[in-house]
Amino acid sequence: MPRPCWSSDKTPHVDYSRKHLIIIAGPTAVGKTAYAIRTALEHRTEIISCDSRQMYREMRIGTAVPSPGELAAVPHHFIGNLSVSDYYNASRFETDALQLLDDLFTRHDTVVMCGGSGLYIQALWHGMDEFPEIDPEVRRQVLGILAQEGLPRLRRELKLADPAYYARVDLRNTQRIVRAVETFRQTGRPYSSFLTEHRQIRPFKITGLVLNRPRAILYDRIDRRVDVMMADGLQEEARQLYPYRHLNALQTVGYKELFDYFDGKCTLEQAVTNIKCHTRRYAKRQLSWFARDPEWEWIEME
RNA sequence: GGUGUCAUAGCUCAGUUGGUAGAGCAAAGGACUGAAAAUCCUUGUGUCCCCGGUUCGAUUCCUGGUGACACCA
Repeated sequence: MPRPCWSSDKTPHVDYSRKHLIIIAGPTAVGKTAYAIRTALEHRTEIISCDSRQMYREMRIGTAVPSPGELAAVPHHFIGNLSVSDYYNASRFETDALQLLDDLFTRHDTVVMCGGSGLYIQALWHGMDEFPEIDPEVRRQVLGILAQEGLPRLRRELKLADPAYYARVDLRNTQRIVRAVETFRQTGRPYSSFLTEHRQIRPFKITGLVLNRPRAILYDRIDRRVDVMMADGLQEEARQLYPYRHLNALQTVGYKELFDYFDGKCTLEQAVTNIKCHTRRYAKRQLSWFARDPEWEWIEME
């Protein structure tokens, strides 16, 4: 599996010691887009989005993609570059973003990255370990066992296959158990044996900024933004995506709740309330993620 | 206007045969290596509507009030 390598002969003659990536992160609705555009204009540079949902071109309103004016002011990358039916993940983002940076740094000394997907940012900043591709058939088998025999059965298998990971994984987190078991079945190697805990050192300087606001103000901005999304036609956007609701891309706040409404599980008003509530919880999870790592510089806004 | 039912956590409600209470959701905190706007974990929260009465003790029983709902006029 080829991964970008900074010393490869592909790399153009770029002096990376002068290159600087400014990452603008923070919870949803905090005001990252405007801040990033200001920063990019100052440096006459471009913006790489690191938002796992703004990449899907069919999901514009519900993911609060930058406005046409904002997109025109500064070149943006990784916005609307995928379809909801495309498979994508954090590792691919690492590859794609590094490749793009390679190109952008031939024209700019500073590049801005902006978004709230913590795992994607981590992948770019520190790299992800190499894992094998999982054969879809293997995943199907494991999910079949889960459905028929339940999580305890997978836990037992993991305990035998990978006691080290068993000891530290959250045993109630189905996704993690499934992933570890399918990795073992695919390779015959314990999942934990792929984890090096080695942090990649990028050849360019990275500055990470977390934008934050007082909680009450952030929540108020979230509520207001959801109302704006509804006024802008989020319901119609969601209705068009309803046939694709099983896809990973649609496991997204703002769409899931409207699908419940379409299914008759709640009123429209209730769905909107749920979107606001779930967006707040998402923002809180983002804050937990960034707070974990001391390398971030926090910027408190009003 | 009359009769009945109800009033308990921010919300929806359970419960206490009389010994001052608990679920879900919200909220707060946390975890996170190819699903990450995903997935998962932890933790509170109280004039039990108000004034009296009975009682060693009332959120619980009783009188009255207030409010909501339903039915009858």
